[in-house]
Amino acid sequence: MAQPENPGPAAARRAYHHGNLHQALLDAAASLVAERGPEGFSMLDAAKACGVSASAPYKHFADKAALLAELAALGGQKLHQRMAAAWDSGRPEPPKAFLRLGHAYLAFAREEPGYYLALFRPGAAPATPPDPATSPLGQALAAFGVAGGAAGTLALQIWALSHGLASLERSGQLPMPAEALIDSGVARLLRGLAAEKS
Amino acid sequence: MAQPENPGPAAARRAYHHGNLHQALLDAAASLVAERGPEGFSMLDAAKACGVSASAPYKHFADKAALLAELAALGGQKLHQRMAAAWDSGRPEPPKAFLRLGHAYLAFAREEPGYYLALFRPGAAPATPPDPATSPLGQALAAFGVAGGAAGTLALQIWALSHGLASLERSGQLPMPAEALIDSGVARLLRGLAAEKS
DNA sequence: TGTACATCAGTGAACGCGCGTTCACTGATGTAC
DNA sequence: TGTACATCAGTGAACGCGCGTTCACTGATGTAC
Repeated sequence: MAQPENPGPAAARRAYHHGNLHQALLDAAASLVAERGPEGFSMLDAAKACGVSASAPYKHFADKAALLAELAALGGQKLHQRMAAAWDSGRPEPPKAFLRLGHAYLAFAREEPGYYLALFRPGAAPATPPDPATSPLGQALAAFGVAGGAAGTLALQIWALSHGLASLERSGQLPMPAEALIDSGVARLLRGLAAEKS
Repeated sequence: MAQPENPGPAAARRAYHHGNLHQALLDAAASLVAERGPEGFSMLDAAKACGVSASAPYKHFADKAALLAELAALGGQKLHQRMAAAWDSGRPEPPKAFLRLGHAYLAFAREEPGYYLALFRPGAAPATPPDPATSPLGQALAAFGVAGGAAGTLALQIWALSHGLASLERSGQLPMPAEALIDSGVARLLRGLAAEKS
């Protein structure tokens, strides 16, 4: 209860200086994008949601495009983190971990729709295409002994399948849980590849 | 060159009455959506593109949402037509026709991006989910002897794969042609399913 | 410990713009006689 | 064939609104002395 570092209730302290408006604006943008789509949110709305004047955001972002770009970049990081955590170096066994990968993708789209939509918004910067070598998916395929050209095409097919399922689920076009479809889809792709080789 | 039915050059005839403004607005909307995204076009732009005043569109569409909704509905029809033509009752042989199905989906997204984007725009009406029995994809799977639950899941997986590939291609994230990926992806899914059964 | 000052995150008024939509209107078209 | 009239697809001026952004400003914070 000493004065330094904590000169009163946070609320009072934030009466003027918000404290972390930069992050608060990103959070607000994410939830507004989730509600109304990437083009359906405005700087004013974001500012209002943070309890701040309309011009305050410009102390933190050059313009609206800069805010959306940072939202997308953050979305890329969050997705990568989820994927890496899901793969978890293939523990306890690669097959189990592989299934978690797909679920992580779906969970990201579901639980952080604002970041997800910002990341894949039409017209967004192409985002750095994930490096197959360091991406969790690339590592997972390596752990399965899939290498060379097949690894590349399979990784893209799994990515497209996940992305397509997340997208169709978002628009309410899936008559069954996406999890089941991604599990069996990935299994079929892997088994199909194995059948090719023999 | 008789007068009736053709009372002069079309240009002169359209000096005042446009003739087919309804369709012209849809075409204009499609190309504007293709350029700037589903939210990036305005009624004014569409009217301008048709050489018509800002208020003219309201003689043909109740409001902007109605125009976009009709664009999406038309997109659904166009996609269905392309798919049906690609399948062509499985001629000359089902495997060849099956590959054409995937290509048709990609071609639609590529050649009619306005309709494609309107159809899958976030927030668009869910669109009537395609009836598996009458959809070209459903017929194709039936021709392959895939029936029951497997047909349902496989159809959704192929759809998601196609949709994901089209989507990733649109955002420039595919390092190789989508056609190759969909061909081998569908083949792997089919072969993987076959391996399940045995 | 106390004071002076630089810094900088906020305010709030104001701007110009483009958009969706309306409204009373007008000119062209097609039909009934 | 010619004329009168109903219909209706267009015009163009106007509206209210919300948005992105700017600007001069002000109040809080933290640091140097």
